[in-house]
Amino acid sequence: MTLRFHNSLTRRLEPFEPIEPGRVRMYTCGPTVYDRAHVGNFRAFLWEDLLRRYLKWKGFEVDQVMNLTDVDDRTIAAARERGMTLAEVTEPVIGMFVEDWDTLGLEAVEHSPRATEHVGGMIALIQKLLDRGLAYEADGSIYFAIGKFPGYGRLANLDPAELVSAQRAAGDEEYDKDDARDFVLWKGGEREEGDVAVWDSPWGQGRPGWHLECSAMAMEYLGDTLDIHTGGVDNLFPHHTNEIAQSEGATGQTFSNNWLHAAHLLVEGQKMSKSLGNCYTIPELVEKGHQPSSIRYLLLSGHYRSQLNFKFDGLVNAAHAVGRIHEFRRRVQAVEESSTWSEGPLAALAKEARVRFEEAMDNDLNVSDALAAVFNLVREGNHQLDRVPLDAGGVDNVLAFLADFEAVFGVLSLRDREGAGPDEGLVAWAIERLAARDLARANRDFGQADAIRDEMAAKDVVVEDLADVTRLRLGAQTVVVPKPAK
RNA sequence: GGCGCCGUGGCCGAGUGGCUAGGCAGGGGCCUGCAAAGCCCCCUACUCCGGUUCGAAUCCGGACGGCGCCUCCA
Repeated sequence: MTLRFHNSLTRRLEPFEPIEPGRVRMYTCGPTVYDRAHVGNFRAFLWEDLLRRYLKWKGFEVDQVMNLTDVDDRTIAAARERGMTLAEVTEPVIGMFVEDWDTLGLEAVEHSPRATEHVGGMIALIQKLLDRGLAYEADGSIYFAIGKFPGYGRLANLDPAELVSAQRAAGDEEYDKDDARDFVLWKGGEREEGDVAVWDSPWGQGRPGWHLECSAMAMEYLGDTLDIHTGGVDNLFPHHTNEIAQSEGATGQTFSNNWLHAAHLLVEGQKMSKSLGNCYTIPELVEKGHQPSSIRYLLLSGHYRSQLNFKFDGLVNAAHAVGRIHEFRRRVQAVEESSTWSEGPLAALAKEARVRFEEAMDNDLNVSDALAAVFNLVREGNHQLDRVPLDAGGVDNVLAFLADFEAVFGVLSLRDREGAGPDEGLVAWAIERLAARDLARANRDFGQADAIRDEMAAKDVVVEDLADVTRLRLGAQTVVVPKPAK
């Protein structure tokens, strides 16, 4: 099967073919850095991370740009309210964004330009549009004349004629546009005292329009035509619609061959909103005791074009699901070192899993089916492992597949990280109690042994008696202790 | 009003004309001193009403219910 994505432009599944073989130019609408990003934002970023990881796994070189919108209405409003400069507002937020990005194990993208550092390119883009007669000046501002751009609204499947009434309903009489539907490229005109965002331009002082920022930065880094442009569904209109108008209007070339959009998140069945207080940030979720690996898994476990209902129960379930795969990998790794080998069916199972995984992901990133492939291998693999000895080739194949899974989903290494940084005191205490329990068990004083185990359980230490070792699980961390000689 | 999406077992969530999704939870069993982990078995669904078809969760029509976008929210 070939790699296929749902292209919002055609509203169909299409085979993916980059312009330059083997190299993908991808643009992602990044965060507006006026406030810390919430889980909903990260649903989109995580899916984009999955997409880039999968493309890389498929052998493509990925060149991804994700902008940081550090100048727009909201960042400016925040700066004004707090009496700060734009940078004083945005810099700390960018810091938090990077922190959360790392917490959830997202890969670094190749370029993450700030809008404020690319105003020159934006002005040049506006000039091109003016030269081509697609933009006009009115009262110090520059507007895009959508009436002169055939096909406006195609991406969002909107009829331009329908847009007028919506505009009037919004009662936007603020600017002196020729046509109410036109959107702003450069916000000029009269400046207020102490304005926080002002640049010089051939049309006087002002600042770039939001839509323009993405067009300019995308083309500056990736050229006139991108392979993939991603974002949330809410961006279909007006943001991406306007990006197309600006970019194609200026270059005469297709702006992006593929447009991929992620659906929004519901939280406990409800739309996220400030008034409901359900716009959770990543640190808030961690604060509530949820592991980053659980958050990452849950947010990735639903198809990107479907609304995902983010529930706290789901987070707990996700922790178990991740743990199941993680434990399986640990088990396979342990087996590799200690068994003698003969032919077994494990290799075939791993190969089957890989084929199904790839077919699923090729199909517009069908993560559910891909995960089913993983879990089937976990179950079948455990079944085989219950009856050692196994074939070494099989183990290698399983580990190779789990490495594939990890390269794409990135959830096992997060789990590893959570298990690091042992609480030495607790570990020492647990080992001491375990020794006491072993002694009680040797004396067949099971009442005492169980009492000690309960005592450990009270501190969230789970005891697992295996064949020749005892495993202590302290949260995400595991300690293996040899059993006393009999 | 315009454009579009969705309704699957206790919960989450794939599938898209006939053939096991998967995870989590629950019940029974194996293993264990007892557990835990793991395995086996069970619980086995497709909003409703028509239609097409040998056969529909899957296609068509309708109803009901939920949701998104329609100028700056991922």
